[in-house]
Amino acid sequence: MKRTPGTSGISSIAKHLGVSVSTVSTVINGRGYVSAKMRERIEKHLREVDYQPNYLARSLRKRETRIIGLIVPDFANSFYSYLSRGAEDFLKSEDYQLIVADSRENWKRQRDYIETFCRMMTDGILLVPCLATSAQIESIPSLVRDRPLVYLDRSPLRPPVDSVMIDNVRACFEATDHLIGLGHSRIAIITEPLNLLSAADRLKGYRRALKTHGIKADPSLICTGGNTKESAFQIGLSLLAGKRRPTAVVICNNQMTLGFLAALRERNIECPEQLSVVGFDDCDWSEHVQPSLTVIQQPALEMGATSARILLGRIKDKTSSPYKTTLLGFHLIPRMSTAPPM
Amino acid sequence: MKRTPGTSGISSIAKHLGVSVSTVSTVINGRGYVSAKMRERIEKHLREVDYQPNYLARSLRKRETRIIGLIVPDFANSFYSYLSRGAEDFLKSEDYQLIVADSRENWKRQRDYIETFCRMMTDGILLVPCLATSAQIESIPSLVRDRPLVYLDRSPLRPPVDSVMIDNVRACFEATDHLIGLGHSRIAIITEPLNLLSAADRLKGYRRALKTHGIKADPSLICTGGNTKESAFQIGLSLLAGKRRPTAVVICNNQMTLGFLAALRERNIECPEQLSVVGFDDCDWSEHVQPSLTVIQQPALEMGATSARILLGRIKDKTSSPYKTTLLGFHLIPRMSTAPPM
DNA sequence: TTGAAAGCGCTAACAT
DNA sequence: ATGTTAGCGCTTTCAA
Repeated sequence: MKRTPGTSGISSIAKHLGVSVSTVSTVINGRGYVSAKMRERIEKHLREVDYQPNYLARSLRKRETRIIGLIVPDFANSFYSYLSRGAEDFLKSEDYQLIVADSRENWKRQRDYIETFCRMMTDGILLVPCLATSAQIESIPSLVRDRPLVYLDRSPLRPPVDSVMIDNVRACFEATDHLIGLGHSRIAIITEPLNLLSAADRLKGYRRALKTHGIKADPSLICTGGNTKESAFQIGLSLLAGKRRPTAVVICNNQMTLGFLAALRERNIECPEQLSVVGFDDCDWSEHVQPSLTVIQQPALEMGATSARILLGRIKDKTSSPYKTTLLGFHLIPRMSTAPPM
Repeated sequence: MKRTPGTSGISSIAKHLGVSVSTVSTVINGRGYVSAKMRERIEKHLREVDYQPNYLARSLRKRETRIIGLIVPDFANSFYSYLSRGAEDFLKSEDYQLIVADSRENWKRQRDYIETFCRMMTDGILLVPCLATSAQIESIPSLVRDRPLVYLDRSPLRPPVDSVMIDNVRACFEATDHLIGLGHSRIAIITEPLNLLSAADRLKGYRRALKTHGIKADPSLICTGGNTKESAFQIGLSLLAGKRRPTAVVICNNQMTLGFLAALRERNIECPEQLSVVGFDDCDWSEHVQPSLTVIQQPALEMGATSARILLGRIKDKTSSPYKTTLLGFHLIPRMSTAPPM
């Protein structure tokens, strides 16, 4: 592929105008010292040819792309859409660009994306870690090399990385407490895999609430699933088949909630008459399902924005201050799916 | 920023091994003619330092990024998540990478993203055009310059661009026909803005179905909204207030359906007993809302994949064959929201 | 089979 | 105030 040198971009503009490339570059970047008439002349021509800088070249030279990569486990889950929206808005205001990828809860995809983002020279990575073995999870920091990294929403246990999430212990405490307050005592919980800090914390909050009210935890009511609709559907089926059925259940993610509702329907159990449900995440359909759902609402936008802010902080200030976990607030939104037991 | 030349990347590896950069490059890219022992030696070292190529540099040199940009109007709408998933899977198999952006139905955001993608040197753009004036829409091709572009899901009227969507005329014909078959004749439609080809086509299908069955279209039953929950909620409220209320309604997008259901609840109208509803798009919540929804299911994955395939075709073969519109199939999924009129 | 060198489009240090 | 130039990390002729 042979082409005459300087046939496009700044240099062709410089040539056309009979000025130097550095002068043109200076004008483009609004840096100092070019005379008013010169600036005017160049800007005019820039406009005429509708010049667009080549970010590849610029980034290569500046060793900075101003691009942040975000990897989430399921983009069809609107919680993650809002997460990303929050991050994007914040980043845009700081003149950074967000690109997103969907690991689909698959370790290999996630690893590939991390690698791709590194090769693309993104300046930092926001990661909602997908389900994985503890060994895999521990290998993540080495995959990103020295690139700034922030975990959000989920995090492995004791991560050597900044992370931001809600206070899951308190959130699940509150969910359980809400049910107890209504008069329930046989309360089940359906959790995500427990090597996720967030899942472990939610279970901890559940236990703490029971304990606080002097209720003994029944191991048969503690169900750890995958984190899919299907998984929760199966769990629901067997949970609802037992002779001593729970009168209430807290479900730790929105997709699982959908699966559990399907199980209720399958078993012909009325909610909330026969069984109360509190879920996690307030989705656009949460108040439209039957019955409308009592949920713990996580601040998705804020979570995205906060994690992005922390990431940019790391990017700008490379001095390694200790990693910290930022906990955000949440709200319990009471709707029709919770009621006193019969 | 002064740094000793060749301190990272291929050249440092070449230096370390005492070979030339071109030899290293040849090995990395698996191109021809390097001796087995040489190749082995280089590969070993590559592995040792866990070499990752700098895509910025490569792309700059090759004038190709192998990145495709996708812009959708609402990522929280799971239809678009699946669209993107379909595109991504196909692209991955062709060794391309997808990056996505959310225009949030905002023309300026969309324009900015198109510009950003161009500056980032994406090799092509997949666009679900956001709502905009016809003048704005017509300006899109000039924004992308000579970059290959494909519209999907939506398209302006008679686009000078490739596009792929379902046969919206037939889809809405079928939705309406389904209702007529159940015995309805006062059937309303809630559409998206009509300067979208897809919206105009759906209305056309509706009219055609009525006509086919000898039913006169009632203008007061044809409601053109924005395309939001709120818009449909308002429309629903007034539609349901009239003295001669429709007995059925077809709603042209999933968010609007959610809004309309809220209006039904507000007015205390039972679905399907007092009014039947058919919506568009089969979302993860479609069968979980009250009542479960009869919908036109669009093949989101296939739409994403097909549009990506067409785009790659344009990228590989620059000869300008005429632009064409690809129509995909769809399915009507009957559920509980449609029933014979009282 | 290997190496030297040009150049992708841009920025910035260093002249002038 | 403007210009010259080196070099970001890579690919690809072309020469050896």
